[in-house]
Amino acid sequence: MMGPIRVRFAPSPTGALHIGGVRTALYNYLLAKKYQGTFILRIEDTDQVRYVPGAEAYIMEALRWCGLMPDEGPGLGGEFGPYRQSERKAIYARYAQELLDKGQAYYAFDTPEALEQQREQDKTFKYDAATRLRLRNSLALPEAETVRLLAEGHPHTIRLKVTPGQTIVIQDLVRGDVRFQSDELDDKVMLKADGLPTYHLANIVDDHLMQITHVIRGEEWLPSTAHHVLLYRAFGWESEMPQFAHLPLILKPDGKGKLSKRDGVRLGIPVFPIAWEDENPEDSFTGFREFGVLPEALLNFLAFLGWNPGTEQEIFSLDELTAAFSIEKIGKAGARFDLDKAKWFNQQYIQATDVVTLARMVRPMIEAQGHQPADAWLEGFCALMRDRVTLLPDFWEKGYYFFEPVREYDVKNVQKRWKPELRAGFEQLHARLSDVAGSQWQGPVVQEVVNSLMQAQNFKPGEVLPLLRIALAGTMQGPAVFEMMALLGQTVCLQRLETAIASFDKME
RNA sequence: GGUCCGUUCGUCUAGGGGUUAGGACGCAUCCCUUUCACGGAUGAAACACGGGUUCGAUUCCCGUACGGACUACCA
Repeated sequence: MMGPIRVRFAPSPTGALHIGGVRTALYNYLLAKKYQGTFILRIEDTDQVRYVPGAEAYIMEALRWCGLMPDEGPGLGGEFGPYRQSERKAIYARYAQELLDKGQAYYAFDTPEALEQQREQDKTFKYDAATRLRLRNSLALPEAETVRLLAEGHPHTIRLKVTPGQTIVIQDLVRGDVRFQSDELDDKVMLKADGLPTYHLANIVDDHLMQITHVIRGEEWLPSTAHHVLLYRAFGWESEMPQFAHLPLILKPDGKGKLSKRDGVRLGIPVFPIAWEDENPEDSFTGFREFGVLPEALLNFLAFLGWNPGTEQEIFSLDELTAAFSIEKIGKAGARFDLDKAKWFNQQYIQATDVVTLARMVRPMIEAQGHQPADAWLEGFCALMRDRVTLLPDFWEKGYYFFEPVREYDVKNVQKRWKPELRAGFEQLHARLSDVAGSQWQGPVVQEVVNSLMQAQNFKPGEVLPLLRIALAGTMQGPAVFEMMALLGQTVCLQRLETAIASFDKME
């Protein structure tokens, strides 16, 4: 169909990258990988005011964590650099000059304040063919005046001269043909007074120079795409213009509108891939990583927000996503962010992860609690807990009692079940379990001891086992009792039995 | 306000002129399980509305409503 595919993910380093951005990166990545193309990271740092130190590093780290490594980008090399727009200032100046030379742009000397005033007077004010002649620019001013203002170094911008009467048709891969009339378009600023380009100029110049074939970005860019087409036209690049695909937005879980960082704190849910630490705690946010979500699960979840393969398969590895991905299958309507679904994906991924890997992921959390379990033991723990967790921190939260004493008993259940006559039975049980040789302490052995005792004493499993479970874990929930006992070990089980018998009596 | 985009169960979605409108999350019930989960089964749950076009529209067209994005010397 065309040359090798080259796509770019072009965030601006104004803070943490939220999951909408991650999904955009993902779709770009998928298209590139599917066709053995190139995935480029370009940092759009042309706004010096909004620039946030550390944001670029954050973006790299987030992409790395997600497994979406760019092939070209800042610090990664590539033949089309530099990949940071602030380092390409001279390039944009040159192209802005070209626009000027071609009569496609003009100098504008209006101050931001003057324009502000215009907008206040007239809400619908637009800097365009209808208004430009009464404003301060090289089209309205006598030539000598323009020359003078320039020579004296008056601050000025360069604006695109939009000619009315043109029809712009964007053949969007997601939305089909979208038409705009140039009469509706304003004369966008191309080069700001500080000499840096606006998004519009930088974007078009870079996409052209970097030989981008597909622009996959959020729907918020659709309206300005008309300007972008005009720019390609002005430069004479229209025939090699990239194809556009505008993605549906990711919406707030509740209410309306697109998902924002504030929704995260407001609803107590992560909206960033990894945590963002700001000096101001108000502007610090957790991430999916810290929440205990596996990157593969996040990606799988995100991929399905606005796209699906048309089959009933839902669990896809990154490679499978790559194989199945196609732009035609991207939906048009906004997709609401649903944390429950994200959790479900995570649970599926945890269940599918082998215990050795799981143990590696869980270990730091356990060590943070001050415990240093042996590998094999921790793997055993993971095996018992794997089907009972949805997020990584659940391993500790739901299974802490494997590492340290029971914090509290399920009193209600003890009161309901504990009977004086059980006391002797439990003491017997303690004795019998003490008799088991340490080397014999295994699930089936323990089970046999308990069962035979229950038979001899005429206790029903239903009266004994729940209490045994509470004695050992404090709760009615958890892995099979005998497997639990095997992992806990004889000493711990005997100790907990003793303390439990004593406490249960008091709860009666 | 203007321009542009969108609208299938609560949510993510499949489908597409004639279907019992399919799946997934969540929810409910049941089975499995001497717990909890996992797993399995079942159930409730949707084509925004009004006009066309058509033998027949959820599907095509036009309106309406609703929602959204954009409307900066921000991206």
